[in-house]
Amino acid sequence: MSKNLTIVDIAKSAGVSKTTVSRYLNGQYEYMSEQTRERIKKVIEVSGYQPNKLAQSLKNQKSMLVGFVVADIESPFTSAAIKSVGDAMLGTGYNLVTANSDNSYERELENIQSLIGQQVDGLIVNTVTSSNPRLIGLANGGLPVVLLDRFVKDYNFDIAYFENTKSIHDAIEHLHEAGYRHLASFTQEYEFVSPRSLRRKAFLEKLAEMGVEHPEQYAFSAENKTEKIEANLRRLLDICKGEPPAVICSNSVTLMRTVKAIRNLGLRMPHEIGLCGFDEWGWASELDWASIVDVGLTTILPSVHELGAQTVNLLFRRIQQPESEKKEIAIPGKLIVRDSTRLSKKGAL
Amino acid sequence: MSKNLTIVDIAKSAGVSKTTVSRYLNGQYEYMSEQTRERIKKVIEVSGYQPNKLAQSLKNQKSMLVGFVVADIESPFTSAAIKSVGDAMLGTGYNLVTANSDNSYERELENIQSLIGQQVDGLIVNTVTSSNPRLIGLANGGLPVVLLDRFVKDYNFDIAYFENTKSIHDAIEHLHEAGYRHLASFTQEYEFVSPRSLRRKAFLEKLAEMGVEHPEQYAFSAENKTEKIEANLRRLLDICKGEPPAVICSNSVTLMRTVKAIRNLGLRMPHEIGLCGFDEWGWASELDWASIVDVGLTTILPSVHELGAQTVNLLFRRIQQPESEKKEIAIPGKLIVRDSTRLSKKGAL
DNA sequence: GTGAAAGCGCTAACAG
DNA sequence: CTGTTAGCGCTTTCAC
Repeated sequence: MSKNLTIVDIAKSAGVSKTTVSRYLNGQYEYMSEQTRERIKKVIEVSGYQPNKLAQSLKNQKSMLVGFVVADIESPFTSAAIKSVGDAMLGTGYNLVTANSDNSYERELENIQSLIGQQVDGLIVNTVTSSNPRLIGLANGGLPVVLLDRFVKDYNFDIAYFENTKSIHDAIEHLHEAGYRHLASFTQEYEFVSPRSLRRKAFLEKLAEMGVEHPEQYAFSAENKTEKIEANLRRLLDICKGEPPAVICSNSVTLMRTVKAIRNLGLRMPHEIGLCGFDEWGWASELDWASIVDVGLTTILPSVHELGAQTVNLLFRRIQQPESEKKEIAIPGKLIVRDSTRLSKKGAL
Repeated sequence: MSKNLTIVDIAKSAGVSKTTVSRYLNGQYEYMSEQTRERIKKVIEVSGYQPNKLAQSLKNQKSMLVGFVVADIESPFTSAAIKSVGDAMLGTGYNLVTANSDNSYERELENIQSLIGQQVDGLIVNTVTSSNPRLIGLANGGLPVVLLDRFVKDYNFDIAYFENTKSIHDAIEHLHEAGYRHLASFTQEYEFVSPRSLRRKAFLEKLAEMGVEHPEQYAFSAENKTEKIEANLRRLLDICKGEPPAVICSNSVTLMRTVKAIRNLGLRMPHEIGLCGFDEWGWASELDWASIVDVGLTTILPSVHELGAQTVNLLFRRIQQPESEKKEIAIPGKLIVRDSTRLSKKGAL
């Protein structure tokens, strides 16, 4: 078992002092002769020496580590977020340490604590709660912290998040242009401040703005049973009296269940009913999930890639300019029109 | 911006030497009076002091870090694996550092290098290649390394992997008992040594063992087009001359496409055709994907949770007993029978 | 151009 | 019971 090499071993082999080797490692070639440089290079190459980052970090008071606390590692959104944040950090010299809170506030706190112990230079948090005093304390103490698609009360954080309101408005406009005169929103049970409730709210507001009376009657809550969704659909069809309605689903799962309910009722898209929805996890598009559905589904696709990139931007900005103003960046969703809402040519773009 | 506290600050505040504080941190309470202990405790609590793990690790020559190099962070399998490995490590004192290779061998090497620099005490690798000399070198040099669901040539690693052969055999037996007389395998393009090729091979072997003539004619390659799969189905039906065949798909995507092809051809499950397949990503079961299919799908479900747990077991065993014999652990898949293969009562279990 | 020496925050002999 | 001291692997003044 070969003991790990240190800078001293390299220095000895190269016949120089460890100072010089350190300079070599940090690219300060001005401080040494061509030959010395070559000699060190050789020794490092043949030995496979790897500087000890622990020691470097300790000395430099910089770990070059960014902590990423995710609420739920199993959510497809999280996978995509980890990848996009990771990609955005490539080549920056920073490394990412990911910690999973498994939707537990307690574990989130432990994770944060542990990452602080690891001396991370910054923290990206997809927090499980809307009230996290510890996080506020850390940010106040000068630790660069950015929130990913979450909001917390009582403090002004750097935040990158998915825009919901405009996305819903876009969808509504598209459906209206396509010729649908009755729009409905199907939303799973929602907590306050969650994306779902924001989407529902945006729907109601836009409808009101368009002069629809009693918009609430078009905002259905879609529980976890297909039968329930079928009942909602029937109710909706009733209201429409023969005119085709269009449904906006507020997340992937609801979209999937609604597809099934539509088929169970023997309805045809887009002419008997229109359907679109948030494809938060990229299922419909990337995992080819839509292919088993009879028609292509119109979706609102949030760009997780963009979200990750902006999150990292915010963090680095905070690291470099600790005193700069806090910023919130909204990432717009992209409306991808497919056959499920192509009632008329006009709506097909 | 409050400067980070160190052990010296705590020592001063408590009026003791840093040795005593260090002892306190490491739970060596025998070495101090009740009062001293209480005093230190207070100071640490009110100050929110967190020991610097970098310094601890440097001193102890142990980072308490385990590196996990994953081939593709975006695969649902990977998410599940990260979670299960993470869960298995909870409370062990070790922390997990995950690095994504994004299916690139080059990035895998960089990741390994970086993790070594971070002085990880062990490595879990879901390698992108079947030939990784660097990994062999490290294991040879005494670094604890365990492979997760991968095999590499020319070296004997600790490995935890999904069992494929027996799973396929189980499925075949189930289908046979259910009354299907013609079994087929649909497999996406495969590389050598990959799970897919193992599954295909297991299928062929079992058929041969059962006395089927020309088993190759039942092993179809399922390319990425539904039309291609439809053609395969037609060919299969031809061979069967009126008797219902059953298809085993070697992964989630193929299963999904085959469902679509079956519907396009207007075939009914289970009586006109039987269908089952590997549900590697837990789609059919956990993400409720199967719910938009007309009948429940019989699946082979590998337990990722078990895989993670065994991987961590292997790693800790290697860390604690560096000289112990290398071990390979096979995690069996679980056959979950649903309606898509319930041709007869007998096959329904 | 090069190196000696101090020190990052912590632990562990060793000495009382 | 408590403290002094050396040193983990590295960077960085400062001196030659």
